[in-house]
Amino acid sequence: MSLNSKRSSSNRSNDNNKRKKQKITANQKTLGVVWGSNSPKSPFSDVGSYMTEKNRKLHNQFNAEATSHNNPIFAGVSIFVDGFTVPSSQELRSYMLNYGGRFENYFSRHRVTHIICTNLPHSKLKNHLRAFSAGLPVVKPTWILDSVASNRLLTWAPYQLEQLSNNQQPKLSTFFLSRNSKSSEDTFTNALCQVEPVIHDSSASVGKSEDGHSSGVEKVVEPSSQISMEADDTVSENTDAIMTDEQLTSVGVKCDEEDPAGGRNDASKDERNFQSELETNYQKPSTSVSSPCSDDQNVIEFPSSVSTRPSKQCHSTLSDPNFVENYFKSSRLHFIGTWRSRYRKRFPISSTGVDNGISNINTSSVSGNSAIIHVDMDCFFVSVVIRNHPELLDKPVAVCHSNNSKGTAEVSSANYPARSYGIRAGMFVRDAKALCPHLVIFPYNFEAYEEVADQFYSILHRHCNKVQAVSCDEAFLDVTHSNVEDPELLASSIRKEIYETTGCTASAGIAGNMLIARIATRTAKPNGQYHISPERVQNHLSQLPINALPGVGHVLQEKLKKQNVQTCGQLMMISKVSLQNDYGMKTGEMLWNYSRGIDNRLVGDFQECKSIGADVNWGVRFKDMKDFFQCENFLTKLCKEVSLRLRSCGMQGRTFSLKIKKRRKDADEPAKFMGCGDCENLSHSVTIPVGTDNVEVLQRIAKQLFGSFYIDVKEIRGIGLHVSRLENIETSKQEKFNLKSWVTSGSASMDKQKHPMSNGHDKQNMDGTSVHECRDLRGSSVQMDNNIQNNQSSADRISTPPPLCHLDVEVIRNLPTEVFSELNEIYGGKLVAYITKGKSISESSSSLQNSLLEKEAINKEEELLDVEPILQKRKLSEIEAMQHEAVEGGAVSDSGFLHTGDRRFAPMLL
DNA sequence: ATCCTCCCCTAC
DNA sequence: TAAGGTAGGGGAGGAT
Repeated sequence: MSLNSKRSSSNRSNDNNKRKKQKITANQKTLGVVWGSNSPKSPFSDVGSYMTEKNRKLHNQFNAEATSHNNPIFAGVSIFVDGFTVPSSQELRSYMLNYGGRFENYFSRHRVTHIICTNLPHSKLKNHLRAFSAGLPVVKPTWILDSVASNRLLTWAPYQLEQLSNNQQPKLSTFFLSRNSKSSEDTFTNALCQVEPVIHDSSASVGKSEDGHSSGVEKVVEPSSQISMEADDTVSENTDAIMTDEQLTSVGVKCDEEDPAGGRNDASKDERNFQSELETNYQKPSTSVSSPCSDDQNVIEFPSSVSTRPSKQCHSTLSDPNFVENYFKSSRLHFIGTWRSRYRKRFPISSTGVDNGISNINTSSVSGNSAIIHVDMDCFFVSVVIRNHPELLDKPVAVCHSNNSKGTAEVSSANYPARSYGIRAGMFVRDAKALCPHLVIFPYNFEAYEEVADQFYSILHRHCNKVQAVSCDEAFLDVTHSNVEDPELLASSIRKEIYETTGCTASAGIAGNMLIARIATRTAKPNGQYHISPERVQNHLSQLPINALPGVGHVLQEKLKKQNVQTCGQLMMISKVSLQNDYGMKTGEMLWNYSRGIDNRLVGDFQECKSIGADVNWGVRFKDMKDFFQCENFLTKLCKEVSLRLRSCGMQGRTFSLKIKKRRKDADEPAKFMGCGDCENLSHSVTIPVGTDNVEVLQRIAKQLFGSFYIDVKEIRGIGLHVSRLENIETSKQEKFNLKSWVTSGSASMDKQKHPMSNGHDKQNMDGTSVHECRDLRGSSVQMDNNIQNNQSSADRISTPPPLCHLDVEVIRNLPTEVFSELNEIYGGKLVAYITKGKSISESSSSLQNSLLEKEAINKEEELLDVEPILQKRKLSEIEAMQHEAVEGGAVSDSGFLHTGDRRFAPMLL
């Protein structure tokens, strides 16, 4: 997995080679080069689908134990028990056994329908669990007990874990909703009642969401059929697409001759079934029977049955109105990114101690007796998809979207035999094929990766209670204070179990800190382990190339190279002061420390989520102004995506940043099909006083930000929306939901906004566009922050609300009754009269803000001038002034298109 | 000195 | 054809 980024950035640098030559050279060296073409040799005697076998075994065991159910209350229910529960997980398992349900030993969203969990003591945990559950209901064990007592399946909604359920308090986002739209609470409540959660992690939505979500209470699925379907999925994935007759035979022989490694005897009793299933699957009609090792013959037809595969027809913003959704379903980098984040959230803190960080500082870190194990799966994507193809173990294999020998699809993962040909992750498939014409290409199988990753973490947690996830296939374990006598033995045991369970190999590094453990894994790969004792650290580091250090990428490597520094030994010769002068305080210190093997990071250090966003930088094309509304649609969909992601984490954000990739002037067509090519990266942001996850608010903000770019849509090659200053939903509800504080903060800000043009806050962007900073909003938000910190009642601070004319009528109309009454009181009862006559004002000025993005704007000017002419005149003159300023600043796009969007008008105000 | 925005770099 | 995402850290430079 570590190769992906290097290669993908390398490809992108192909587009930018004139500007950033160093990127290309810096990316030439990878781990694969260093370790050459070692083909993975298993320490265990078997290969193949032991994972499938083991799962089958567990399920068979469960079925054997299950009594015949007179009343299968839990038919279709499959639980995973998370952590300590009352009653115990074994008791819950018994209930499942006796009443027709299923019990899963490993968490998999593919199989599990409900997560059972007792109340969580630590407030932070709930968000991690929410993210981890990704839409699956997290329910208290009493749901099971009560269902049994009632002799029927009760709805789980009332049993949902309290900390995870939204409370019904009104929230600010409802202020911004239009009258006819549902509040987010409504949506969530409906979701609860309808069983199928509306909110889900985007990665969870791929293909399996139907299975995972719909097999809840109401849609009962016969347990046995569910399992067999999954087994089919696992075994049949890709096989009919790639296997040849010859290979079919070889697989059959292999399976006959060799049993899976550990537990061989236990497994053998199910083998006949397993074997026949394999054969059944392999005998599916296959249109491709050529040898995978013969050049152009091995055209792989990607299985159309793979559920993760969206329509092939649509691959750009020009042809697909749902491009955003479809894109994320197929993006490997999206999966890598979301998994990384998911697993980090899922296991943020050790199971035995919440404050392990502090205890570590006082003991292991200082005493120098730490024992850290770094575990990393070998060429993860390839390993997973060739588990069922032992005959391909020593053949060059890669995972890629396309097998087109002339194409620009990127190789995502290459096994070691492929690497011996110089094939690297990130390389175009045409280049890879040029290096190795008989390279076997497999398509992605995201579901399988997820399943293996879940198993990987289940194993790690069974062996260690201090696990820090790095990504879906990589983690650190701190075994310092466990009862482990020999970390090397433990590492060996873990790797063995990973192999036996998943059919994939893992490597491990063992050392006294995370840095050295990670470096040790580099030596261990593939399929090995390596221990670096403290006395051997210096020796090991001295010849190590600097880019082996985490944090040293191609740019830093190139800069250091210019100083004749290529190894850690050479780096060590430079003083800390000098490094800090050249590379900044933090980076300099990091280099100084790492070159000496010093690393003070702690396994399990908790990291709060700081930002959430979504980018699309592929397939983005808008031909001309006719596509403007398509661009708007794109932005809308992006906001939906971000809103969903925020909600799935239980977060709301205050700062919104829109990134645009703009084709660089005179840039050639990108080498990569539908790529973004050589671009300028532009970004604008805005901060609002109170956090939101509401999609309509996001859309308004995004459109305003978009307008501030003054960009010709033809030039856009990528768009990203990011939300930061995140606040936990519950925390923010408790601490900040105070209407007066919001109103009065708004007032303070509006005082500054009264003279927007004379504040001197506008500045010039690199691209010449004018940026109007939201000094008003930022000022108020800072004020609010300080207020919260001081535990001071914000209602006591300022007593003057903003003028009525600054409030958005639509927002006011949608306030909950009690909130409206409160606000009306603040305005001395004038609010009622204001909203009854002010509808036209709101719509008109809002339209003006959003300029051409708001289609209905055109016909509203008469209304606008009829009502409150003074106010509107002022606003119009401001906008005219800004337009003038934009023209002066060269902000008119090449097409002569001018936007009038302005971020100073915050969403909650006119 | 501190905070902010914009942007780059990095890892997976 | 093809799916070049995600998130954290940090530096530069400007505002206060």
